[in-house]
Amino acid sequence: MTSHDNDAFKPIATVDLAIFSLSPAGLSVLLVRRANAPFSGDWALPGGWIHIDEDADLEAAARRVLKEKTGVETPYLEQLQTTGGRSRDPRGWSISIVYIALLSADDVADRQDGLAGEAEWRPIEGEGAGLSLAFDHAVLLKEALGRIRSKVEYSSLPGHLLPVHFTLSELQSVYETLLGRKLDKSAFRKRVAEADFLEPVEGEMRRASNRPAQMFRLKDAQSLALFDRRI
Amino acid sequence: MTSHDNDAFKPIATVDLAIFSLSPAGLSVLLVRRANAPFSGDWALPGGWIHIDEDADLEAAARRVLKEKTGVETPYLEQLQTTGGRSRDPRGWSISIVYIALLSADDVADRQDGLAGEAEWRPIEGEGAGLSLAFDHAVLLKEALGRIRSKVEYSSLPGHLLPVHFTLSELQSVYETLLGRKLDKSAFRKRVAEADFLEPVEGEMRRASNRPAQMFRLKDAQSLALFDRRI
DNA sequence: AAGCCTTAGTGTAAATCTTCAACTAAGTTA
DNA sequence: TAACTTAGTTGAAGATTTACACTAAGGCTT
Repeated sequence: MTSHDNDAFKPIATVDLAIFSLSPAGLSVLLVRRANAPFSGDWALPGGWIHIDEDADLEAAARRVLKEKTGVETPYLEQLQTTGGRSRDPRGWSISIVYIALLSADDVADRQDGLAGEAEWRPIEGEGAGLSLAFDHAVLLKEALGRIRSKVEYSSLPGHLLPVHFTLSELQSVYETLLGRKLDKSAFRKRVAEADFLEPVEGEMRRASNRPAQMFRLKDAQSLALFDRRI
Repeated sequence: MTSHDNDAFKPIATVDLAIFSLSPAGLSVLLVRRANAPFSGDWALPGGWIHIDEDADLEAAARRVLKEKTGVETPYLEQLQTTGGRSRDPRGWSISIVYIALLSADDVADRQDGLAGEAEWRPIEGEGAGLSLAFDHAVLLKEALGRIRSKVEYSSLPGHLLPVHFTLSELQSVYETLLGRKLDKSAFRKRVAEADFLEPVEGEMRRASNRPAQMFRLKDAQSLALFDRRI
């Protein structure tokens, strides 16, 4: 770097999280109500400043914020993008490192009574474009939704919205909800087998259906398997 | 954000660029020799602090650094990821927003004589893992290479390593170089037609080959077309 | 000027992949 | 015990992809 670089400043830097879960009606996103200015009282994606005293790195910061807001420690977490500029925060030039986190309905249920009006799971309607949020969080949310909808078509991402153990029918249902269309059962199972991202849970069947269904879990709870061909 | 957030600090923040071009031998990456500590004298990816007085946003910062180092104003630019932590820079907790830029051989040729030992195009050998660079730039470079190698399989990314006008054979050659294998000509042309990311340059044929070849250009120099099925 | 050569561009049959309807299986419910 | 519902599997038909072989268009050599 040239000596000229030394007069560059340090921007405001936060991590922000688009935290999603799935209900039968579709995706919901966790929103929090801002307590402090700017945008006091407005809904926003959860986030926070990086704590240099306790955060070893960005992912640690994201996971700390995630746990604070949801109580969940190690759900699927993916960096979406970093946005930054002089116009997004009245306090000054700011950067936001944005993550996507995926929680299961079980994760959400465990936390529901702790929200008390300062946070809520907001169902996503349509493309998710109608929301008004603090900062540029509505844009970030839209980007996150685009990423999710895209990755549903070619990866195992939907598996991360299910509890640790699930049936193939439950997984297919998640894909169908996110894709917005029905999938053929045998074609779906063929594709899942080909992508090889599940393993059966030995000896565990779910008897909720009329025929007991084999339970499965993701082989890796922190990564995605990619399909050779888009659904 | 809670009041607790207010004692978070502002980290060192830079943009860093993995700038690639292609020669017949394969990819090369632009490295610069650091003039100042830390890592003075070491090779690094080009980068720099964000200039709040002139950079409206992160992409503007990245493009400013890119133009400084290469003279090229609007090549393909894609945000790779943001890395950050307390251990990557001796000066303190730091963040780097990392971009990939793709230049054509023409872009590189225009600038070759300006490098004068403080910068060089370093050919990528093998997986690109053997390099020792300042900071964690070797890791970032490896991530960037992984991204490129992945996107070659399912997108129009290789088109961005060519001059504005090129032939289908030239494009195929780029794919083959990056994939490391030969492709069937008719299958390749069929796939390219299907993906619909090129347009013929009216009336322009390249006579370098024995049969004049139709010239093409990318429909959009700043985005990628994605394939339905991996190559 | 003609023939040869090399590369560009295209056609199509064979091979492969995907879809999806229909079947069998395993339980629960009535 | 039969009926019903869901899980799991099979295989034929249809769709897609591959890749060889062909035609075309020029430049080069004789």
